[in-house]
Amino acid sequence: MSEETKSLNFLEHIIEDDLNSGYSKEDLRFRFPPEPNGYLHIGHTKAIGISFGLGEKYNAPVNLRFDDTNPAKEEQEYVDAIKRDISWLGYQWESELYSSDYFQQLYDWAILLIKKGKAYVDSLSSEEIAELKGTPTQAGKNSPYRDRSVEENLDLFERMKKGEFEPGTHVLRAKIDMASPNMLMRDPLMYRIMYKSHHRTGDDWCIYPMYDWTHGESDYIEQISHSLCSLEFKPHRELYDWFLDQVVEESRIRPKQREFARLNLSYTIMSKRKLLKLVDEGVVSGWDDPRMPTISGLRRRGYTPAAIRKFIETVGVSKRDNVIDVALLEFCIREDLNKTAPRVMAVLNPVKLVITNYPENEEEWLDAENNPEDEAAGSRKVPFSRELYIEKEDFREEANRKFFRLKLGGEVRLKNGYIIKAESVIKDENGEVTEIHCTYDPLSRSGSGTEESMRKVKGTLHWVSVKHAVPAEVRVYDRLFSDEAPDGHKDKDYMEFLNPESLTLVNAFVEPSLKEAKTGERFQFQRLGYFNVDDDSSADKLVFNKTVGLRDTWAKQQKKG
RNA sequence: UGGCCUAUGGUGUAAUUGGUAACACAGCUGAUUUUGGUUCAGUCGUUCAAGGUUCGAGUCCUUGUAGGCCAACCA
Repeated sequence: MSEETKSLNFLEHIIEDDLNSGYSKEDLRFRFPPEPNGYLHIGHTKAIGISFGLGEKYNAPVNLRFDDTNPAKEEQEYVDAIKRDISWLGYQWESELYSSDYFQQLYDWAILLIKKGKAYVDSLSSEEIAELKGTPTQAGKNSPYRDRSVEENLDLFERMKKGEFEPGTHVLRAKIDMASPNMLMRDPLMYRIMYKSHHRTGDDWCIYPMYDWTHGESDYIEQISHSLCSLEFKPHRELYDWFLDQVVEESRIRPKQREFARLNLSYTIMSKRKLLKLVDEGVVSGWDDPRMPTISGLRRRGYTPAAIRKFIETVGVSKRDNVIDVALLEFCIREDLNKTAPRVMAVLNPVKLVITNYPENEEEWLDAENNPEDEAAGSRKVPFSRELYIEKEDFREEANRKFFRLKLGGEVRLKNGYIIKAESVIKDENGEVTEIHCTYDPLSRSGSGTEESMRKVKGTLHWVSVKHAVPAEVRVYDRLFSDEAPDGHKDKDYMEFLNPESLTLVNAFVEPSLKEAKTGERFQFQRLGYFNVDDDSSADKLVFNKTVGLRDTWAKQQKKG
């Protein structure tokens, strides 16, 4: 194996530079810090892939740290889902940690800051604080409480902790610079009063630390070397460093925050809030609806961890805003499934085909290759008989030479079976074809070795024997939004772009071997696409999800007309 | 009336750090094919603009332009 020397992304350059300037490889340590307030989506996968990927590359530990400083939004359900998803992607964290583990340490440090005159209790209302904060173009003004004595601050802060005050009456703020061009440096809040029971600490605390105060110090406690986050945190870096300055010791690792551009995918949205709305309003069946860009949605849809990881690797890392073409994601799953998914036959939109010269009660079991890409996959038997289902779209009474499928007087091969010739049709009162009558060449059976079996005919159709067909529900998905950038319009809400045809229920017929298919198993329905067995599937009712269609150059040609 | 960040084919990413733009996806053409799949061969197309430094600039400098982020007791 010739290992290609892959070029480094800018984060790897930063790490390499650190390593070259004396940083020890043993000191490398990363973290993934989700807030347990929703499910992970494909965008998070990028962040996961970056930090865990770096961990794998440098053989460095990666902590899973739940950033749980806001009990108003966070729940155990989300913690469990996040762990499940990361594990499913195939990543292993060094330690499962929680910001809430550090509440006491954070509190102690806060007192230290007060004593150093770097923090004070403000007793303004939130509106007044916002008012005095100024705007990006206008400096803020000092709070009248800014110069309280250390003693008074200590006393007030302790009483905040004891629960003597109502929410909103007091907050602890860092004393930095109300005139800073960086709004985040204008005396940011460190603590607020909140009487909410926390999913881990219960009712131990009634003051909770804010993100900025918590995050960097948590990184420091865990001795994270590189704290990687998305671009919108860039302005926070100055504050991150300021907070660190208050507590770092020379001898310990000082974490550095670096920012990368988050992932955007065409035809979808990536905001947890907006995804939650789809769930709450019943637009989708849940966080794991196969149309959702969540990891659990993609999993249920039939995506593999390998495909998702390949996708993340392929999109790369940089600092520019980007929109990845969803076609790349689809390419990645096809590439994986092409090599691994067993081929089977299923007819989604059936029309009956009768082979008039095939004996009435005969049936034969034909050999069918399970995967032409993988010889080890072996073969199976599929039943053939006089009456079959084929796809409606595979037949036309008349068609030009470009139509490789079945037409009256034309020949086609039935996959793994015989060459047939269409002779006539039966129609209903509306003129719809209800039955196609054809004849077959008994000597043309696939693999029989006869001269007739070697004959080349232009088209090959998939089919299912009527008598042996197993009914199944197939859920055919299309993109959830019809617009390339659903939340990229200033004048229109993303909900306006919902695709009414994102889910189509189809009553299909599948070959009998599928009767034993287990939940989660993935198949290629030949000539149609990749499908997997849905969680809703049961012994008496098979349910499949369409993961993704095959590349379809025929459809493209037709569109061009 | 501010601060910060980013500009490379349609999309995304790279370029030995100043040495003559490449890889993937998408598109297109053809070959192979018992999946209009796969595979194979080929093809299209790129450095935001204007100046400057230099033998030489995607890379450095200046000035513009465009886009993004920042005013939650959210993370």
